[in-house]
Amino acid sequence: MTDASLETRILDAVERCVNQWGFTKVTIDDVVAESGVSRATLYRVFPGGRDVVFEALRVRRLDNFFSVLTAQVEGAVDLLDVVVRAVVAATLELRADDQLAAMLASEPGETLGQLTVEGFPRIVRMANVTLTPYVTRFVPAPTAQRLIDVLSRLTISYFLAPSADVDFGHTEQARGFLRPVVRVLTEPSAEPPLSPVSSH
Amino acid sequence: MTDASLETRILDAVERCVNQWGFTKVTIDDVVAESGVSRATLYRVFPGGRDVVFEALRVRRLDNFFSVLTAQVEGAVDLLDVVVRAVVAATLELRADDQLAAMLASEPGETLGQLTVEGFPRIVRMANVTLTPYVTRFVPAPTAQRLIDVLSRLTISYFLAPSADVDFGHTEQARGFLRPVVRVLTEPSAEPPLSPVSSH
DNA sequence: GACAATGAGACGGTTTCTGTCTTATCGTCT
DNA sequence: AGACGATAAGACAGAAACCGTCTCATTGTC
Repeated sequence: MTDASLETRILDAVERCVNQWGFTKVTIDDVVAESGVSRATLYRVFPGGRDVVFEALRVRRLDNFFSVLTAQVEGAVDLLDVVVRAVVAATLELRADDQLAAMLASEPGETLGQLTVEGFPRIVRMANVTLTPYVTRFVPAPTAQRLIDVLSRLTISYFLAPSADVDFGHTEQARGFLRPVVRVLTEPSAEPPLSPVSSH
Repeated sequence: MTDASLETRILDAVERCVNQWGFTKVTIDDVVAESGVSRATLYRVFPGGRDVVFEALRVRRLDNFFSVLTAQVEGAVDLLDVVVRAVVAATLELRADDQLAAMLASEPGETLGQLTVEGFPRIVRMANVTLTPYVTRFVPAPTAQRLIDVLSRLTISYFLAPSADVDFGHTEQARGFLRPVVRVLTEPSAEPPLSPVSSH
């Protein structure tokens, strides 16, 4: 499969370019020069050009992000453990990822928008798909989905705007914070969202 | 002097931009946005635009480089001490300066040319002007000039192309290497360059 | 209120970048 | 050897970005 190798070469080159210059400053010609692949080949592998290439890189990085996450969640023994491991691992990975950090820092307009407006739903969706199997070992599917949805939003929010009250990169703190959250969200009496509540 | 403050603001902004994106990727509009100074004001402070701004930054960085150097050389007790201190300090400063490193690494064609073709003579000249007073405390002016000239070239060369034999960032190694060099260059019998020699 | 300094941004000319296309080269298969 | 698919090299036009200049509005100071 020569195409796979080409795709990898190109995306690796894009990654190096982004590391060096930041997202907004990388041109297709930079990638061509860095990858050693010809312009024509690049457009054959990624028809659509610039946007498609960067989109492919985002997808690859997101895949990688969640494969690390699932590896961390593998050995969890109970629901809270799954949740804490996932949240902490995600937080630490986001923090350690200087490339993502650069994406966030370099161009507030463009790149932050990438994460919030476009990337946010995708991350939540992906978290749902990827982590649901691990959560449904302990709670039914609807509860799992609601749990993952809320927690992925919380994780991203606390990464983007860290709080002085709790550090999601710190396992004990995260556990203390998440314990009641998980408890509430898994209570059988939990009302469906967007519906009027009878009690009170 | 509002102009001085403006100049500083702009150059600081350029420095941040260069740190973030590398020399070749910084535009005037980036600097304008980063500095918060208007385009018109920038061109009033630096008539000539882009080239002049970057030139001013280079000058400022060179000034700063040598002010650090002279501070190091202040307390030297003999000629070899002056030389070793200067060479070691210059080498370490060059190595620690990630911005210069980025200039060297980012664009071999453009930036390395900046140092060798254009920057090199300037550094040598500046070294001469700045360090001569400290060297003439121990040897006559013509000898001092020759010494500084040779040693600044050696320093830059060993920085750009490190040798396995000697590390100019290491005081003892530098001293061992430089001792005979200094001795030879300060020998009264040293023949003037480019002239035929009578002996032998 | 006059005036100098600065910000905001429009504008034309130039350069750079993009995406497509053509041609040449290379390796492989028959 | 010759045919063929894949890739490199690069020309090209249209679009976008950038540069440097200019005008005008705003601000702060006397």
